[in-house]
Amino acid sequence: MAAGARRGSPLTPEEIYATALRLVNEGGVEALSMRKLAAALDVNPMSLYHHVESKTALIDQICLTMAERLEIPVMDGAPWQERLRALGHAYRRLATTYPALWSYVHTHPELVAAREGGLWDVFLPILRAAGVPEDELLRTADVLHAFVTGLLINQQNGHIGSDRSPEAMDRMFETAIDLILDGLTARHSPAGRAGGGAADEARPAAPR
Amino acid sequence: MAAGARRGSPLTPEEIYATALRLVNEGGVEALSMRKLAAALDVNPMSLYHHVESKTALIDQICLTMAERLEIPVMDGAPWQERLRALGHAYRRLATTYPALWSYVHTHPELVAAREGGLWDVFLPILRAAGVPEDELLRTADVLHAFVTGLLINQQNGHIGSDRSPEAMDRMFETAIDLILDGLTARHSPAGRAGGGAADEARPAAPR
DNA sequence: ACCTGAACACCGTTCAAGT
DNA sequence: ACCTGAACACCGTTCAAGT
Repeated sequence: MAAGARRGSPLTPEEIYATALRLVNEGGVEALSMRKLAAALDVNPMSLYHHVESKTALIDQICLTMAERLEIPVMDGAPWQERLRALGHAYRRLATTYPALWSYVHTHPELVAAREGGLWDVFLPILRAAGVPEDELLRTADVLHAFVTGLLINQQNGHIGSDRSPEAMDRMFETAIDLILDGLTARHSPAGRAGGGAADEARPAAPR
Repeated sequence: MAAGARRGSPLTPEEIYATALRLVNEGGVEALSMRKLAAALDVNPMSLYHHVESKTALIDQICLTMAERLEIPVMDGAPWQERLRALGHAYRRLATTYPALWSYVHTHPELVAAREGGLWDVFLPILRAAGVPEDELLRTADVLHAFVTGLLINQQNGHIGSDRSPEAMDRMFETAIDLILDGLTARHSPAGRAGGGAADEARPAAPR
C-alpha cells in the first residue's frame, strides 16, 4: 500500500467538498478537521493538501457551493408582496438545509465572497416595485436581509421562543414577513394597503 | 519559584474573567486559549483549572458578565416609540462594546443562559403599549429581537452595505428602527399614525 | 489549599522522502 | 504527478506530585 492506499479513484476536489459539506452539516463547522475529513475519505491527512490550499480555503469553497444552491423563484407577473414572500421562503430553505454552514457564513466577515450571488438581482427589483425610492434601495435591502438573517440564525440556535415546534417556527417566519410587508407598505406606498391584497390574504389570522 | 511563581496575589476569578474578556474583545473568541490566558495572567496554565471548571464554563461566565452590563434606559413617561428606539440603542451599545463575544453569544445555542435578563421586562411592556395583542406578544418580541440581532451581527461582520462609515451604520440602524416602528404601527394601531409623533419626527429626512 | 510538570489526545501545516 | 511519514507548534484537560 504505497501509491494507492485509498480505495479506487484519485481523490477529486468535488469528492473532498462533498464530504466536507457532509461533515459540517452533521456536526457543525467545529467538527470539521483536516484529519477527520481525511479519515472519512480513507486517505492520508496530508494528501488533502494536494487538492486544497488550506482548511480556510476549503471552508470558503464549500460556502460558495452552498450559496450556489439558493433556488431563487421566478414569479415575473406576481405582485411584489408575493414575490418577496417567496424569496424569503427560498432563502429560509437554504438556511435550514445547511444550518451550521449557513450560520457560519453569516457570522464570519472574511467570507463576504460567498454573498448569495443572484439574490440581489431579484431582491432589488422587488423593493423597487414596493415603492422604495432609489436612494434608499440599498440600505433598505441590507436592513431587510439582516432582519431575515437574524431571524434564521436565532431560530436555528433555539435562541427564540419557548415553543420550538416546526409549526411555531413557520408561524414566526410568517409573522416576520408580515411585519416587513406592513413596514414597507406603510413607509413607501401607504395608499396601496387595501388594494395590494397578497399581504393581507397571506397573513394568518390570529387565534383569539 | 515554587508556590508563588506569579507576581503578588493569589489569582481571583474576577481577574481571570476580566482578562479573558479582554482577550476575547481584542482577538475574538477563537483567540482565547487557556494557555494564552494563563500567559496573560503570568501563571501556569494548569492553575486556571483551580478557579474555573473548563474553558466552556469560563466562556459562559464572561457571557453572563457581558449580559449584565446591558444598560436599560428607564423612560416611564415617554411614548412607546421613543422607548423602543432608546432600548434599541442601548442594545446596540452593548453589541458594539463587546463585538466578538456578543456575536458569539447570539450564534451559540448552548448559551441560552446568557439571555439578556432585564431586557424582556422592559421590551414586552413597550410592545403592549404599541398595541400588540397579548397572544402575539412573545412571538412579536422574538421576531423583533431577532431582527435587531441580525442587523447588529451583519454590521459587525461588515456583511452589509458598501459604505461602512460610522455615519452609514447609524443611518442603517435608524432605518431599521423606523421600519420596525412603521410595521408595528401599521399592524396594531393604524389609526395612531398621525398622532404618535415620535416615529415620524425621529425619522431622518431622505436626501433627495 | 494551592500550584505545577509531565503526559495524553487532539489540532493545522511543512517538508523531505518515497513511488 | 501524486502520495506519505515524521515533525513542529499549537490546543484542552487529567493526574500524580510537589509546597
